[in-house]
Amino acid sequence: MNDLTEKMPKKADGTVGKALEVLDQIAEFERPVRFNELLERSEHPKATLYRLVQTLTSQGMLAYDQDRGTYAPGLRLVRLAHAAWRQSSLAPLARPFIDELSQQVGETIHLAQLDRGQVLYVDKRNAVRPIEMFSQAGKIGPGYCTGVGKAMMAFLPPKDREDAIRRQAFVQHTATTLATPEALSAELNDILDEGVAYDREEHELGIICIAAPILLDNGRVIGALSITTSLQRNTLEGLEGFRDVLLETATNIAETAQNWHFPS
Amino acid sequence: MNDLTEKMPKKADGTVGKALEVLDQIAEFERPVRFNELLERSEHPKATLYRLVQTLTSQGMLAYDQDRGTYAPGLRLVRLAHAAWRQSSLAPLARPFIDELSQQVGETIHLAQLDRGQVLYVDKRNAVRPIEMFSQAGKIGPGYCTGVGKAMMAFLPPKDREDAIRRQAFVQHTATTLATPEALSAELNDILDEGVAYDREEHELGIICIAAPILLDNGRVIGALSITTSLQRNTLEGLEGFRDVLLETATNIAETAQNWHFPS
DNA sequence: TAGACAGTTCCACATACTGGAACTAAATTC
DNA sequence: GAATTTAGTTCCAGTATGTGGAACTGTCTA
Repeated sequence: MNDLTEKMPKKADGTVGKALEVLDQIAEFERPVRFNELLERSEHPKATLYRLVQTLTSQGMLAYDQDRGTYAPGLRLVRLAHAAWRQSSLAPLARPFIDELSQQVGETIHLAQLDRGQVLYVDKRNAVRPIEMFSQAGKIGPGYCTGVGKAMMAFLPPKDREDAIRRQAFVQHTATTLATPEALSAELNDILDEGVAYDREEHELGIICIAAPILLDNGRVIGALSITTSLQRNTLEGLEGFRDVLLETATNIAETAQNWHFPS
Repeated sequence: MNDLTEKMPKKADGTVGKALEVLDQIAEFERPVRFNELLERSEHPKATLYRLVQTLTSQGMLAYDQDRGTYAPGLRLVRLAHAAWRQSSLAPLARPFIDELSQQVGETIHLAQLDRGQVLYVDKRNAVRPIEMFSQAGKIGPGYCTGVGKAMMAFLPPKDREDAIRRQAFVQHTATTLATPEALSAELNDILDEGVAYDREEHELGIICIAAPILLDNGRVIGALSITTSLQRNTLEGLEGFRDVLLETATNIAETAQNWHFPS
């Protein structure tokens, strides 16, 4: 699997919580799964899991492949997500700012938000010469080893920050990965002082980025914005040069969000 | 509201079904809603609705705006939909074919699938620029007055077709809208003979399209493909000229889907 | 043909969902 | 600024619903 799975404190409230937990599990596979594969990773007894899956399928939240006997996330989710993306994500209102930033810097731009301790990418603008890389709208990534993840976590209120740290999987992807809660915590403090976060090949070799939080007037982080590049194209020092324009864009987005009275 | 709301035979199984029904209702508003607005349109008693909404919120399926006291579909949906889009939609595998078709005809292309009697757009190409994940993909439309909707319904097995017809809202959008089950049914028969469906300004004045079903070897419809234009740019006769290339593309997509062993 | 295994159904039991009603907080009226 | 209305939240007895061990069916394997 990946480094997102574990350490998710489950306070699955009621049947709905359990059903959604199952849905998450299926989504995590990133491929259609057999009932039994699911059963192995589930803590529910066979009959219970079976009923949950049945319900989700009849509801269109899961799609069942008759021939192969496999389940995958269903199309109803796509429909619902459309509404979610438009109403609860920063993407629609941030779009013009990101477009402009993209043109100015000519590197890949990511707009992300925090979803249960994980980084959720809600928009992306490719570099002029695109690099093949991890991410797209709706995709998720780890919080502890991405620029946007660290930028957001750093500005979380203490309690939420701890909670977010606890949810990290801490897989050592590269030599520079911050693979312990302590190392991450220290780094977050630096980021809080610094105002921006860097990804120094912590997730993927050769890939670096500079990220800034998007902060409301009351200090709440609502997302993060990053400029990503590869060592073939640029350097950490080069990224530092983008610092001002990145922060300015983040501020602009925050201001707009403020007026739209942004939720959560 | 719109013409998608009513006539949805609800066989909400269990608590999960009810919760998802509420989620749908919230999504239908297409804007953040107050609890009370929801209550008015809900058949659940206050306490019950309240608990459902609470659960959905704590699960991240809904986002609650503290300041305004409103609910909107939550980001967790975006995350789940990413997996759904990649695994259960035709979009990823159809992409190269649609790109090619788009270049050939220079008109707007839609790729849609049927979700509970409604048309769900999973990909779109307009001459100007390619789609961003959920900004356009994930949109829904009525089945009875769109080319893709009719193309898909026509090739449904009798029982499913009837079911789909029953789910339509039949709002008379324009003079040519097929606003009765009988008119629609007759049209579907013609389409079944014809092999393609036309939208003759049935949904919006000045907008026309030609649509073809995407059919598996066993005859099952798994989606539809359409070329849309406006009367300013083209004519119904002009669209007829696209018939062959449209059908060929649909066949190619079906073949590819066949090999990927496409679900549902 | 026996054995193993995935998937499905059954049913007594108890959890957790229900909803009327009562409560609090905030907005509105007089 | 007290009285009234409206929105949102909590409570709790009753029971509908979900639970899971076990038994069954169908399918693949040796």
